[in-house]
Amino acid sequence: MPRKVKGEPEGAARRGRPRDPAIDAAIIEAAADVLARRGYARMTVAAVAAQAGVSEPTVYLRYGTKPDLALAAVAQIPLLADPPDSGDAFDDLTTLLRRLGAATDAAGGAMVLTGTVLAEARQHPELLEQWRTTVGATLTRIVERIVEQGQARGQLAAGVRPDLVADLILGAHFARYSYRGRPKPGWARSVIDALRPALAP
Amino acid sequence: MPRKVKGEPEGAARRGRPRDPAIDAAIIEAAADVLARRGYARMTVAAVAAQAGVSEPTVYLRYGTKPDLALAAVAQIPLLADPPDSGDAFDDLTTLLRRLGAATDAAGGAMVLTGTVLAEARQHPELLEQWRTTVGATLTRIVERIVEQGQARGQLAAGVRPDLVADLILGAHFARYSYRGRPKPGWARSVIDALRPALAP
Amino acid sequence: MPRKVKGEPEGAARRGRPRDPAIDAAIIEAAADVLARRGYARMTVAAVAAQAGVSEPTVYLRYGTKPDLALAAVAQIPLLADPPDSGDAFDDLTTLLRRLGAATDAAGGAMVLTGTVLAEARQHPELLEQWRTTVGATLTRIVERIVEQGQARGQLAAGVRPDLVADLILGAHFARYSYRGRPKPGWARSVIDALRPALAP
Amino acid sequence: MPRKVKGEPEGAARRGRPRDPAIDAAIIEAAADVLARRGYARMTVAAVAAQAGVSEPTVYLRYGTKPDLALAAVAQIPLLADPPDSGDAFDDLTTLLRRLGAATDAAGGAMVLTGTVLAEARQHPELLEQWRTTVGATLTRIVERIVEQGQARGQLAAGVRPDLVADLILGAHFARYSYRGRPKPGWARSVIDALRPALAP
DNA sequence: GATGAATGAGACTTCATTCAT
DNA sequence: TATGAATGAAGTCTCATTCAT
Repeated sequence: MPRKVKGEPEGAARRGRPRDPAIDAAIIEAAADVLARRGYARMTVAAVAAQAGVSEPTVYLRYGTKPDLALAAVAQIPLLADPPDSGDAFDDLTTLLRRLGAATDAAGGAMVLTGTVLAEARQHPELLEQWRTTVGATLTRIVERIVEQGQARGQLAAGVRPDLVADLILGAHFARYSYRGRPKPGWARSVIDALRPALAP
Repeated sequence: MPRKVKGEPEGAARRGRPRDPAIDAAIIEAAADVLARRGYARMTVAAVAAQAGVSEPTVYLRYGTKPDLALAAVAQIPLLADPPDSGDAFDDLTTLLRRLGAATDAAGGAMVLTGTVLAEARQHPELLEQWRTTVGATLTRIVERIVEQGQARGQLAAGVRPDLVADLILGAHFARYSYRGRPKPGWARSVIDALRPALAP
Repeated sequence: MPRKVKGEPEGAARRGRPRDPAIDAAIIEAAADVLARRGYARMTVAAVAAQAGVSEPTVYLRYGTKPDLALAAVAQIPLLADPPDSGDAFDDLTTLLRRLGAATDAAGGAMVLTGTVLAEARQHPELLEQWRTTVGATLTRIVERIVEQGQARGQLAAGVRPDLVADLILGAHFARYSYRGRPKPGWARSVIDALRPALAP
Repeated sequence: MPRKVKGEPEGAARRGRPRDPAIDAAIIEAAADVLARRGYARMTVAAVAAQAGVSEPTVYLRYGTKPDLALAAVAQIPLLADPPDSGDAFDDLTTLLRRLGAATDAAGGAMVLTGTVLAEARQHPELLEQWRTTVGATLTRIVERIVEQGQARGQLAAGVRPDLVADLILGAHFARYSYRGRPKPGWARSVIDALRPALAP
C-alpha cells in the first residue's frame, strides 16, 4: 500500500483508474474539520471517511496511517486568508488580535487545533512541526510584515524587532484564552494600546 | 479528590479500614504524570493504576470516572512554587519567562498539559475550567504581583495594567514555542527588553 | 468464614458480640426485594447491603456467597398470605387467579421472580428447588384445599384431581401473561367459567 | 437482524465485500443457543462470537448492541415447526403438551428462555415483546387452530373459546414444571382428560 | 461483629487497520 | 480504484469476594 501521497508519477501515463480529485479534496477537508472539532486522539478514520462520503479504505489508499492523514490535514488549514492592511500598523495589529479571537470561537475551533498539536507533541512530533511550518510561519509572517510596513511608514520605531512583536501579539490571545477565559470586547485594543510605548518611535 | 474529605473527627475513630494515604498520593501523582506525558485522551486508568502500584478498582473507588481523575490531577499540578522576587520587576519577569521555558522542557511537559486542556475543551470543558482556576489563576496572580510591587517601588509606570502584562508575558512563551519552536537562550531577556518602554515610568 | 446461617448453637452461650436480629431481617428483606426487582443476575450484593443499610461484609458474614443469599431470599417470599375462603369454590378460584395477576403487576413483580428461577435453572438449580418447595408448594396447596373443600361441599365433582386443577389454574395466568400479555378485566372469571363443566358434579 | 435486508437488487452487483451468509447464520444460531443455555444476563457477546467462530466486532457489525443481538436471537427461535394434526383434537392437544415438555428438557431449554424474557421484563421489555409476537403468537395460534378444527369436526363444543384453551393448555406445563417439577409420563394425557368435560360437546 | 478498602476477573464497546470482492 | 467485511488490541467500568482495622 502506498504510504505517501504521490505527486504525478514522472513521465509515465498512470495505469488503471485515475484517482478522483474531488475525493482527494473531500478527504482533506473532512480530516481538517474533524481534527479541529475533536482533536487528534478523538479523530477517527471512520468519521473522516463518513464526512467525506467515502469508505475507510479509500482514505487509507491515500494516507497509509492516521498520523499521515492528520499531518496532511494540518498542512491544509486555511488561516487569515487576507491579512489586515489598513495603512495603520496599530489598527492592523488590533484587527489581527480580534481575528484570532474569532477563529477561537468558530465551530472548528482554532484552540482545539493548537491544543491538539501541543498535546500530541510527544507521540507525534511531526504534527507540531507541520503546524509550525504552516500555521505558525504564516501568522508570524503576517505580524512581521505589519511591523515592517509600519516602520517603513514611520509609525513604528526602527529598533522594534518584528519577531518579538509576533511572539507578544500572537501569544497574548493564547494566554488570555487559556488562563483567563474568552476576552471581552475592547480587550484587543487595550493590549495594543498597552504595547504602544514599546512600538511607537 | 477523595470522596469524603474530613478534618480529623475529634474523638470518634473512623470505622472500617482506613484509606491508605500513600495510595491516595500515589494515584494523584501518577495521574498528573500520565496526563502530562500522554495527554487526556491517551491517559488510561490502567496506566495510572499501574504507575501508582494499585489495581484499577482502587482508582475508581476514589474517582468515579476518568474525567474525575483527570480533573483531580489538574488541580494538583505544582507550578512555580516560589515566585521570583529579586527586588527588580524586570528581572523577575525575565526569570518567570525562563521558568516557563524550563517547565515546557521538563519530562512531564507543561505544554502537553496546556495542549490537552485546550484540545479537550469541547468534550470536557471542566478540564479547561479547572486549569484556569488553578494554574491560570496562579500564574496570572504571580505576574500581577510582580507588576504591582514594581509599581510600588517606582520601577514600573503607575498606569500599567497588571492583567494585560500577564497576558503578554505568559503568552509570549506560548506563541514562541508553538509557532516558532523552543526559544534560544537570551530570548526571555529580549522580550522583556522589548516591553520595557511600555512598562517603565 | 461461616458459610451457613446457623440456628442457635446448641446449649453453649454464644461468645462475642451477638448478631443483631434486626440486621438479619433487613438483609433478607432487602435481598428479596432486589431479587424481585432485578432478577438474580442483576442482583448485586452491594445493592442488597445498601438497601439493608449495612456493609457488604456484614452480608457475607451471614451468607457466604451470592447464591446463598438469593436462596435465603427465595425461601422468604410471602405469597398469598390468606387464601380465599368464601364458601364457594368457583369464587375462590377466581379470586386466586385475580391475585396472581395483582402479584405480577406489583412493584417487585412475581413474574420477575418466576423468570429468574427458571432462567438460572442451569447455573443455580437450588434456586428453582427452593422456589418449588416454598412458593410452589404453597400455591399448589392452596388450590388443592379449595378443590377439596369444594368437593366436601358438593360444589365440585368427586373425581376431580386437585393437583391437575392446580396445574391448570396456576398456569393459566402464566401463559396468558408471558405469551399474550397482561390479561384484561374479566379474564379470570372467564377462565373459571370455561373450566366449570370439568369441575362441577 | 442484519442492518440492511434487501431482496436481490436485480441487476446491480452489490459493491464491496459481501457479507458472509454463513457467518450471519452462525452468529444468530450461536446467540440463540447461548441465550437458551445461560439466559440474557449471562450471555456475553464474546461467548456468542467464540461459538460462532468469529471475532466480536463481526458480531457488532451486525448487531450494534447486546440487546439487539438477543432480540434477533429470540425472533429466531424455532418452536413446534410442524403442529400436530392427527385428526383428533384431544390427541393433538396431548401431543402438544408432550412436546412442550420435550422442549423444556432439551439442551437449550425452553424454560430458560421463557424465564429470561420474564426476568428481564423490567430492563429489556423489548425481549418480552418479541417473545410474545414470535413464540407466544405461534404457540397460541397452534392451540387455537387445533380447537377450531376440532369444533369443525364436531369433536369440541362450539362454545369453547380457543384463546382460553390456549391459556389453560400452555400454562399447565408451565405451572407443573416451575411449581412442582418435571411432570411424569402420562401427565399430559391426564390433563387433557381432566379438561375433556369442558371441551367436548 | 461490623466496616470501608482493595482486588482479580471479566463485560461491553470502539478503533486502526487489513481482506476480499 | 473503491467498497463493505473482518479482526486484534485496547479502554472504561462493574462485581463478587477478601483484607485490615
